[in-house]
Amino acid sequence: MKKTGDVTLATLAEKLNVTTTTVSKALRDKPGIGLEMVKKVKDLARELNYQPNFAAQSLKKSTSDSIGLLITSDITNPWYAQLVSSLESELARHGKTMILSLGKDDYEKERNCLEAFRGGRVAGVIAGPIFRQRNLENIWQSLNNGLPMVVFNCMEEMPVNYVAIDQAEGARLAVNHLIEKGHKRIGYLCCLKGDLQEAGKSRREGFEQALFEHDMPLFGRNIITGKISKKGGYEVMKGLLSQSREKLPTAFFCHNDNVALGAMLAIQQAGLSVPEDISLIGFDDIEESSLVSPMLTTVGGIKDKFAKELVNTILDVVENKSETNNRIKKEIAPQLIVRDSVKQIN
Amino acid sequence: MKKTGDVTLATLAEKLNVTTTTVSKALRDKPGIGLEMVKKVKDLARELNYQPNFAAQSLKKSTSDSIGLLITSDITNPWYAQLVSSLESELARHGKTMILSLGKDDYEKERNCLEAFRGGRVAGVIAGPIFRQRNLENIWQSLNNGLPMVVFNCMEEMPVNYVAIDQAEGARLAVNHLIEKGHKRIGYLCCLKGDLQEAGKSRREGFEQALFEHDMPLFGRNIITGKISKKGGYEVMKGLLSQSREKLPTAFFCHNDNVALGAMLAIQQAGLSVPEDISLIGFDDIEESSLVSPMLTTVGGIKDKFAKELVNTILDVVENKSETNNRIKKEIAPQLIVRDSVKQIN
DNA sequence: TATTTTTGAATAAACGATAATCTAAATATT
DNA sequence: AATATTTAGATTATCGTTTATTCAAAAATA
Repeated sequence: MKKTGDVTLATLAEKLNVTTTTVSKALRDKPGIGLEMVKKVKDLARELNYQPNFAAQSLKKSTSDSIGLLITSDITNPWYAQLVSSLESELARHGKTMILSLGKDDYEKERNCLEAFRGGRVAGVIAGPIFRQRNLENIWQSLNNGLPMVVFNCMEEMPVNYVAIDQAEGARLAVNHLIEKGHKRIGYLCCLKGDLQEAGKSRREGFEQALFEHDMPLFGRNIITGKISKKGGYEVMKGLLSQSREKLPTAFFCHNDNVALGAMLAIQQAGLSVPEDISLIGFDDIEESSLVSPMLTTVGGIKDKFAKELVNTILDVVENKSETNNRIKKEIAPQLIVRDSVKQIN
Repeated sequence: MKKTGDVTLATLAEKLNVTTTTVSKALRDKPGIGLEMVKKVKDLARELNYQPNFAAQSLKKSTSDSIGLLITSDITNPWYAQLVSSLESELARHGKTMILSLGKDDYEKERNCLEAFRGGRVAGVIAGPIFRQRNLENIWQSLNNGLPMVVFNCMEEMPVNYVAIDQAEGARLAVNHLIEKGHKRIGYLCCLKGDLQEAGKSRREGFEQALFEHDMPLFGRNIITGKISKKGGYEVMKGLLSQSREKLPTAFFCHNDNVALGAMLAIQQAGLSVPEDISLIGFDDIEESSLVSPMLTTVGGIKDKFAKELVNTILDVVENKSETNNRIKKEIAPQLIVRDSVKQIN
């Protein structure tokens, strides 16, 4: 009833009349085994299709080749799908296996995952964007237990290794672009209502900061509350357009491309045009943004860079735990990708 | 340098002056341990934040609570992202952990994943859509080694457990709809060039079969070759529209929603209208299809059902290996989702 | 009181791989 | 030739759990 097909080191050892030590060493080219012995062992291993038992290996070496990935947000969001894909490639390239857990925006689930990862199943954890306040305790638990960890897009101010997009820089790029194009009334679409502490806070803060740096007025009603998704962007924009259009911003910095794409749809369905009537700028640069018409101006250019940085960081920490006390903090600067969704105003 | 925080059964046992046997049994409510002993053990375990060592457990029990998931296609495709998400939920609901590997349409990678899964790391594997011919040998290896496995959307005719969408039924629904709406020239967009054996073959076959059942003519040039993606749909349709539009089909059954959406974009950019000039019908029912204008008529309604069926199947096989000889074969019937992208012709 | 049954826990043996230690033969050194 | 050093392996112990078996004391029976 075993899964491994019953071929163990012992199987090989017996057939060759040697000990398991010899076989083990031969297979891994450790010194102290004769040349022809090594060949005999390897040949037999191939012949019998030997696969080392993963559990035994990690028990003995008290480490594992798996890295846990906890994505708290919806993986259906193309940005995260892309991230997962890149992370998997990058981990595989380093001979690591990925264990994916999805938080589904449920902090209970998030907590369970974090706990499970502490059973020695993984060598380290990449997680984000975490519910900061509620799961802070668990993060601490994990860290105190010596579980290497790096978070992304969250908890910048906490003492945890982290990699993040430089949200402020991204927002600045977008706002600068809008201002250069002559826009005077700039809105933000959408921020989550209520909980300003959650993920995305810093992107919105970056937006406000950028306006502030330009002495631009910030109207309360220009920060639009809504669900962060294509549907959210669609519905919110639909609502905005049904009201008086007098004081509407001439341009919106959208929380992400999905929101922008939803908004664009709503604008077009209302018989208006992007960018003629309303300019839009997104964030993420998902594939769709360059397929839609007009093509969406956005902030991005990160993709693989982000995944690579995350993987490098976690592997650094895993392999070199001594320096765990020095916290790693990396910010990746995004780029402005100018396309056709922003109009020049005079 | 351990990850588990050094709290093992032995730690608990020592503090309580009992043996690890007692602690182990107490924690898992096995018979033979006194009531107050059980309480003492559990309290201490909680206090010290004991986490059972995963590797030790699975080594001893020679099974694991992980299920391997091999997605060979691009997870950036919303349908697969959705599937992964649903599978993760469903597996978590059964207390299982998901190990995700991505094949990235690279059969070498696919093979490596399949091999890695045989190290006892997982209790079973869900995989699809596999490169049939090239990796057939590996599938066999795995099966022969007793690794429970279920594949999806591929290898219908091979002796492997599998769950699939009833492609033929889906195609039939779509074609029937088109015919009922009066269409006489129906095209297929897009199939992969060359390799008819790969995934998607049966969808296209279903299409041809459905036409056949209706005594509809099948013109070779109506089966359009192209990349199966939004971009692919876009480019192929752009190409079609640049040629003589005389004999162009009045309606296209698209391989999936992404292709349809890309095609729609191309049609609209050419100044034409869906469905007035060309009707489209998709397959998958991804979120975007109901947000786009016109909303896309498509075949779907599967989503969670599919994931549930896959998980049930693999767990059945894992827990009840005795019946491994009886091959499980399930087909899930999709539904037609009528929206606005198909025009009535008289 | 002597004997059997029950209860609660200890002992010991795995699971498969690996690292540290040790042995015997072969080779090298002086 | 006598000793020192390599070489190619075998022994043994261990990682943290689980489980079959054994054992002692307490409770129940005769």
